[in-house]
Amino acid sequence: MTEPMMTIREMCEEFNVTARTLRFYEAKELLFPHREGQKRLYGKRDRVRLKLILRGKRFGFSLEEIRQLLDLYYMEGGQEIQLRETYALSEKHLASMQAQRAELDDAINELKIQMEWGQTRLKELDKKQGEPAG
Amino acid sequence: MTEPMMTIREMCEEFNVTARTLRFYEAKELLFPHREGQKRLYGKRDRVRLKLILRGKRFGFSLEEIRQLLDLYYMEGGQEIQLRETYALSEKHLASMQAQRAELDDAINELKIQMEWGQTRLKELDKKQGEPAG
DNA sequence: CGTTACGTTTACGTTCGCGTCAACTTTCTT
DNA sequence: AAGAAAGTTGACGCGAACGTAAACGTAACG
Repeated sequence: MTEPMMTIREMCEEFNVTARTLRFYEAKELLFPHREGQKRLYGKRDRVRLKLILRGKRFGFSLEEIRQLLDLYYMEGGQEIQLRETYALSEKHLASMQAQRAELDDAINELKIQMEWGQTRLKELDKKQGEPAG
Repeated sequence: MTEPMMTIREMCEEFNVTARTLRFYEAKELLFPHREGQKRLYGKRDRVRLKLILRGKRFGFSLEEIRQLLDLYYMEGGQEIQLRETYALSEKHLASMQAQRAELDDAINELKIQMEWGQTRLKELDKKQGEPAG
């Protein structure tokens, strides 16, 4: 059972990115598609990696940071030293995400408060709108 | 009681940004410091705005997106229409942040699982290390 | 056999978010 | 009066993350 491969276009549609982006990630060593002649063929490994790349981006990590972390998710025959380094890196990563989560919660709460304020003001405006001018 | 004003340097130290950054934000119309002759003087309004700008950045919003949202937090004599628009915008913003939070939770959990895996493997390596060679 | 679709490499262009001079004024200090 | 310190406005530079155009390969379709 050979694993299901995807062309570059199929990848673009599935993940909603451009071909340029995929080639760019490859140049930056975040993806390693197989080749059939010249053409790129993406397997499961690259789909998993791309998913993680896009997620990482949404959380504000740079491609270089992401590249280093990808190893943790796809360590096959990792050496001990590399394993330890990657583990340490991912601890920092985890701490960063947890901090981000806490801040995000704060921001969400503040925004909600502001929005209630705005809503109150809008209701007042509606009232005045209902009254006769004067 | 005149409000306490800060020079550009004081702002830089308090918020850990460079003067270039503050002038840049002003050029992009995110900050509006008063002037004493040529010199910029930052009041409470700008300190609040800067705090929000920096927070927004940490969550991956562009300066332009942040600029639009700042109005919600500092609507003084806002018109009704502008108020409604800003409110609508902030609803989207809120939804975006909540989605981000959900994703972040997922990512954190996945990372934890991966790290447990890594830890298990490290323990195995430690065991082998303790045994005699062979 | 042409052309249409899909892929490739190479290379220059662009936007964002500032960094980094340069040249100058204003103000404080000695 | 003569720096030094802190401020100002240009203007060019830079790395990240792609966009875009040129020129080409190849494979199938009608």
